[in-house]
Amino acid sequence: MSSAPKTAPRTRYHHGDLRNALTVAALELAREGGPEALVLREAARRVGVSATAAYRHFAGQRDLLIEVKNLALTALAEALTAALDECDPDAEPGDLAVARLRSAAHAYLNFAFTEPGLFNTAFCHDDPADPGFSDEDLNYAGVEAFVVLGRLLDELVAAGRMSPQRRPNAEFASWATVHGVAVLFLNGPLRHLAEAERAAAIERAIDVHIRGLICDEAIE
Amino acid sequence: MSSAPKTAPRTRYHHGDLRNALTVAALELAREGGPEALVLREAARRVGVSATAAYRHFAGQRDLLIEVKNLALTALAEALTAALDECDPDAEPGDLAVARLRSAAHAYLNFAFTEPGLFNTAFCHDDPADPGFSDEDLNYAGVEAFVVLGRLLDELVAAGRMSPQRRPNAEFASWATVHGVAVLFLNGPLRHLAEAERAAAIERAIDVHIRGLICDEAIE
DNA sequence: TGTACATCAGTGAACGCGCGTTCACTGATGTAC
DNA sequence: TGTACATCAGTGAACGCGCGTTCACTGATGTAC
Repeated sequence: MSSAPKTAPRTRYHHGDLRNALTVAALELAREGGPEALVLREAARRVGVSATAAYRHFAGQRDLLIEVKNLALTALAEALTAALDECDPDAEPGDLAVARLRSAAHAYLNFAFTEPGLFNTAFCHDDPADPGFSDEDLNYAGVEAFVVLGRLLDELVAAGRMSPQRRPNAEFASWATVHGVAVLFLNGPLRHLAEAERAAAIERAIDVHIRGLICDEAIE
Repeated sequence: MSSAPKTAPRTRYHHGDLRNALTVAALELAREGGPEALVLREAARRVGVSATAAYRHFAGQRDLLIEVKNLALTALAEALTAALDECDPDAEPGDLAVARLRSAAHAYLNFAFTEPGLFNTAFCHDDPADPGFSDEDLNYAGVEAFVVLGRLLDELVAAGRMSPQRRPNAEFASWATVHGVAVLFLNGPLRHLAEAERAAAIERAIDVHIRGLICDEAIE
């Protein structure tokens, strides 16, 4: 993920570390204005280098976008895992599992609302109808947050709060709920709702969802 | 919503019904390629008219986009209400309410997957940081689907399947779930998932959600 | 019924925009001898 | 240690693109007299 100075800072190149500098500038652009704002020429401008120079390090704009997108996805995953550590580890295992899941949901939404540019970049389209990936992309690799979510649901089962036969595909349900809230309030028709109403809506959505995961009644 | 021939077909204008023709062409563009494909010049081209002519009927491209966006939202709402009529009205009221909610969820997703261009247009950004709407937009008017959803949840309460004190804000939870699934599978990282896996994920998500609405156990 | 005129839907050429990308180049660096 | 040379990071001008929009215009229509 970019040629960061891993061992010692380099000084032998003309710029020193252009690839990295461009990545950082592009990340900043994405943070400020989402994926549409990630303009190769502007990133070069900010670094103080000609636009052409970027082509020594990236195949093109798309390449740069993908790099930043991956960084944004990583940042999201990190925000999630960081939130998990804030739960009281001495709680009853079932309660802990639920608390961690709830905590992750809030972290996901918090990331979306405090870093809308990065969030939108993380989930933006690349490859519009571009074949060549299609097969490799099948495993949602890189979406580390998804893996984290899976583990949380496993914990829920292990702690006896979710019946094992309900475990399959549950991560899709969780992800959809939280992602839907984010998108609806960030870019969608609910984007102008007042802060308080939004908070209430979020709380309710998470509550309904967790209830749905845990509840084992026969319905309908 | 467009100057459609409501009483009699007009023949006295040069084109006859340009505004309508442009709207239809633009709608078709949106259907084919989403909001980015809604290009004013191309709509004019398809109608066989100069691009300038469009400015006799629309303030500009954004105006045309908003018109089409509203049509797409209406189409979505119609798909939802149409699906409701397919539920057996003689079922036990509680079962009926649940069946109608489930049916609406499927209709929402079906619309998203069969008309991705329209779906994305319905929920696309207009007014990027444009003040002037902000206050009027607070009521998610025009999003008729949201109103339909609210009624379905009321039915659930009326039929005794959802406790009244859980009713507030429940529509946000429902909408988020279904919208999240749509976005994740349509544009998001899950867009290349196989048909069967997608169907299973959808089923599971809806199931968890409805369970969460209905279930009245104490949790945590 | 016929003519003069105002109206206004539609024309076509042109503009500016900023992008991504290519081209032939320059000039600093590290290395072989 | 000194020189010749290959390497390759970075330059700056230029291209094509297609868009949204403006401009002064044209030409058909409906209406007043």
